[in-house]
Amino acid sequence: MSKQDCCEGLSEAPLAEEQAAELAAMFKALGDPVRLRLLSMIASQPGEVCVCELTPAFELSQPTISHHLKVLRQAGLVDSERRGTWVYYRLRPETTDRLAAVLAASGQPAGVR
Amino acid sequence: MSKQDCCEGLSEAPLAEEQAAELAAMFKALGDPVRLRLLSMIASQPGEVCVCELTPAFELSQPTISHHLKVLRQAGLVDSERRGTWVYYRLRPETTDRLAAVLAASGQPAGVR
DNA sequence: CTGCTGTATTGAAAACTGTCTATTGTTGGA
DNA sequence: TCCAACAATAGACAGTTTTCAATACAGCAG
Repeated sequence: MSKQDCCEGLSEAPLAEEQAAELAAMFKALGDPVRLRLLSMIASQPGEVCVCELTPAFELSQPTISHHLKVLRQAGLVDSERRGTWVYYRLRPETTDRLAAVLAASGQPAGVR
Repeated sequence: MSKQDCCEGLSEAPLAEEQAAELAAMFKALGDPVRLRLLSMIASQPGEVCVCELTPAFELSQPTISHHLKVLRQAGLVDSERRGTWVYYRLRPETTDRLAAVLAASGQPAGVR
């Protein structure tokens, strides 16, 4: 059990520098409207979503979408798999759940949990 | 009741462009290690935290900390109040809660809620 | 009023980001 | 084998972000 998985929640204690850097990298990936929409499109699908379905949903070039998907992948928010010609993306709920947990706890005064 | 307060959860439906922009701005504010640590320091305090307590916790100049606090404030994540010489920051749990809700729902396949 | 302390703003430099075009890599079919 | 379609990478450029030093603003104590 790593330290990161333990003491979640903004209100428990000030984040250590290392944890803050790790979490900030994930939040940063969410900090772009295009990426957030991509993620929501992926998350709102039961299973996976084909890139070929994501790209035409934006008025952006194919490489730009590919770039944003890479950022989401590197942040651990999604996974991708190639099947034949197409590449499919799926959500990694562990990651979004962890971020949600960090934020959800932050409203509680310490000790209420 | 505004539309934003309603349909939260990444998995319910693809985010509208407008909502995505609004949420992304908040996540973006969290997407910096310094700001995340500042927020956690503020959130982990029962009430408010004096800037004079935050600034010396970092090896950064006073204007830099002031700038980051401004970003957090403009994102709606914290509030500030001046009392005498000092300025105090406090968390706005509505905001962190809303972001947590967006992320928390994203793991569930649509219809499970 | 004057000076001191704490906080915010301004302006500038370096680093990073989002986007594009052009190209490359991958896969399946003719 | 060659071609067409889908996706990723490379390189370039404009715009943004992070940081600092310098300065301004606000409140309190003499």
